[in-house]
Amino acid sequence: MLPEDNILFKGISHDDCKRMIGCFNAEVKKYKSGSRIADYSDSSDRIGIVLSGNAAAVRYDVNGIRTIVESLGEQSIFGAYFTYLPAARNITEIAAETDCEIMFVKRSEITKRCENACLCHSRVVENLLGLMTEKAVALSERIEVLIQRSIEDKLISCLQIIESKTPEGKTPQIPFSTTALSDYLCVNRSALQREITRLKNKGVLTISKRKFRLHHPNDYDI
Amino acid sequence: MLPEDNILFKGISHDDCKRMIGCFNAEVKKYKSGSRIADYSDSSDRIGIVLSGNAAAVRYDVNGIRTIVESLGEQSIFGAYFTYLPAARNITEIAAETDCEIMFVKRSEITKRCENACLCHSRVVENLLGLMTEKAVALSERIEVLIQRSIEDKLISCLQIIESKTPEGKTPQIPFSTTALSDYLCVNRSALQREITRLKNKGVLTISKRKFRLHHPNDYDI
DNA sequence: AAAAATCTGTTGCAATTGCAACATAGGAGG
DNA sequence: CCTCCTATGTTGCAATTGCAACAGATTTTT
Repeated sequence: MLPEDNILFKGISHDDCKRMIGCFNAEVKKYKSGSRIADYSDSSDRIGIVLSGNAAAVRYDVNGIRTIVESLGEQSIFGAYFTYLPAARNITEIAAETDCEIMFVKRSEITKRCENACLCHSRVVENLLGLMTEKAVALSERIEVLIQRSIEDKLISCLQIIESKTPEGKTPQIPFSTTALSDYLCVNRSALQREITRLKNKGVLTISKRKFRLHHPNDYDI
Repeated sequence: MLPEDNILFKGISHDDCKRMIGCFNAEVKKYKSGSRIADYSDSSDRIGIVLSGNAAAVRYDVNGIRTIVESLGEQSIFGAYFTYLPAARNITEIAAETDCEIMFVKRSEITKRCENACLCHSRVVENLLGLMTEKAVALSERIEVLIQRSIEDKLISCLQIIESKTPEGKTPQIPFSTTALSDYLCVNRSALQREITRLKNKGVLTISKRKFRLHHPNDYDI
């Protein structure tokens, strides 16, 4: 993907884009699935934007237990500057879940009033505002899942969010393996498995591979 | 607080502010401690900014269990548009924890290209970008606490974040009662109490009222 | 095609957490 | 000053979750 097709430069002409990419010192890098995109050793104001592929903010605790802190799909942004994890900095890293293209820009480059006074500068700031809004939405969804008190509620809440984002007619699909899902829900894998089996037996849930369907017995309650 | 002293209008002259407040249809409202500022029945793109006081996004589940979804201090922003809680909309509300002043603006009013072509328009967008960044930081901190697997880890992680934001020389202070803290950590109150007592006995933690101090036995490990 | 690695699904047992009940302390308001 | 209401602190018991171990399935590598 060309950087000028990127959401950050949406609504800006091709020529202006080229000029701005220079002005911003933006760079695009490719990463193989499984490789490390960034760790939090640099506390710069560098922003990463996922142009293609999937990445995740991941961390292992002292017992080797993995936590998927944040799942980063296309157009997700990340950076130490606005994902301030005081004690956690040094142990959290951004890893490529699939092959990825990432664009890096310094936030200060975008916010600054450049001497070239790019006319489209403010458009970029607006685009970044849009990305930040989506970031906040994603983080809020993450919180929505994590505040649930039981594994069952975490799981259902997570599946409902996925369901609500699935286009009409398509079957909702979990973007993780069950093992990864447990790292995302921050619960033990076998305990999660137990709940999934229980919900299947209760008839609330159908799962085959990663595709699923939630049956809402309360639909007629209203 | 005058709306023109507000962070959203930072760096903009007094006269321009007045003009923009009209242009944006911004309004400031006051709320008594304990009153409801908003619920998610309106799904408009209205943004609320806390000018003074403290508020919180709060919710009760079917069993009457309270969860503090998000704590909103001064300069925090909130809104249905970027706190998208699919199933949760109808049960989450914004409540005033202390007396509050809240400014409301529609996001589209800020993003739109107004006919008056306010010169300082782009400055407001940049300010909003700053607020959104802080929002993302706050949400990430919230996640940092919630991804911890045990009550002990949730508590310590929360206290460390508070500690890291406490000015040098001052004693760190929990912004909640213990009961409210348990609603924030999403754990049972007496279980939390048990952990606090345990940590006090272990000598890791000193608490008197809301002031606390964490003792780090591992400081010399490095 | 075989071997290795990883994921899924299950289960018994242990540890943690939730819950209810109670006693005490502290604060707000009459 | 007394009363009411809410927060704190404690505990025994119940429920949930974590953990380890294992068997089978699936995927990846050689």
